[in-house]
Amino acid sequence: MRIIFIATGDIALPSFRHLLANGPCPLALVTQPDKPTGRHQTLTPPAIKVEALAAGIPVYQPEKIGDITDDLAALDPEILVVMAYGQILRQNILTLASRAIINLHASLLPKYRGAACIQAAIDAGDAETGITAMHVVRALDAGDMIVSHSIPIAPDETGGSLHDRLADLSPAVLAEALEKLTDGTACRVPQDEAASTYISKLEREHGKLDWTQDAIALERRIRAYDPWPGTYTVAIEGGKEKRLKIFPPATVTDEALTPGEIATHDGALTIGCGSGSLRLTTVQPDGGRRMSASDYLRGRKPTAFEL
RNA sequence: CGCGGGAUGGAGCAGCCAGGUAGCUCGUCAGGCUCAUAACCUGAAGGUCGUAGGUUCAAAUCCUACUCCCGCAA
Repeated sequence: MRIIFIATGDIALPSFRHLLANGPCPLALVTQPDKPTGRHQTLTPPAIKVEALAAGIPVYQPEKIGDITDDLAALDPEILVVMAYGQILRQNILTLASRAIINLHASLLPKYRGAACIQAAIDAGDAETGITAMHVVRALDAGDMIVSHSIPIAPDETGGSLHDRLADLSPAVLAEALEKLTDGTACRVPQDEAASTYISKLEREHGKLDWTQDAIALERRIRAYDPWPGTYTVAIEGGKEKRLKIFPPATVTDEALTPGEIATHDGALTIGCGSGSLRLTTVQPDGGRRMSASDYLRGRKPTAFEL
């Protein structure tokens, strides 16, 4: 089986390693160019590129994947496997492989097409999510499905923990999809367009908490958005506005507070929401490191959180 | 050299602008009160104020360089 692996995000690492260890060994890896990252804008390669090079797999990092269509075609691939690549694939790529181009997506399609599918499942309070393998078509994440595996979402699940669990689940889905494509037993299950939802890419700004929402929804969001994009509020300290990052876990309480109002008794930091209240455990003030809510209250005197 | 915030007993902070005895809220230890307590009272220990220079009679504070931490942006 001649496979080209197309991926950038770390969620694809276990699947890539699975192919390296158990075959079929990928002919090449296509991944995004090294990007400046971190506080000092250091040029950093995707982790999967490092592993590919260590394994002796050729790596392509085109600015636009269309630029290397001829190179990929020369490899005569039967199947393209795409996962968390980060570029839209044009028609000339979709028709490149002789047998199929498949995508591993971190949701139970047709729910949560798009980039922030992992966070969306927690944010919505779903009981389960999973990995879906499907054919790639022009419309984003809309192709016919081949196979999917699901896992339950834990009550204390965070975006980070779910990301890692889904990454570990992926190789089995990939293996099953490849097997079915190989022996011709792969079915094509069209997605129910009416039931489909689309989740756009998350930016840091989306993490600002709206205290007029229900405490239950906010608690889920704090978990869903950890570690990316993270959640924050603007604390009023001595008349000044200070950005305050908020980390899970947070506990829903029935303390009577108006939205944005803070209670700080007994070393606990409780914030009023649209319905119910949230007791915060871990925060990070502007310029400081992550600390417990009680430590935060020892030195700072927030009077309210901005709505 | 992308922009900005920060480093002060074990924790979180104030003091710096207008140099002149090291302060607050906790924690720790000892004692007291209490049927009892994470509650309350009294007392104690614990800091060469990130590092190295400079200015000054005198530097946590002003100047210079460096190290480390963090936020934004990517």
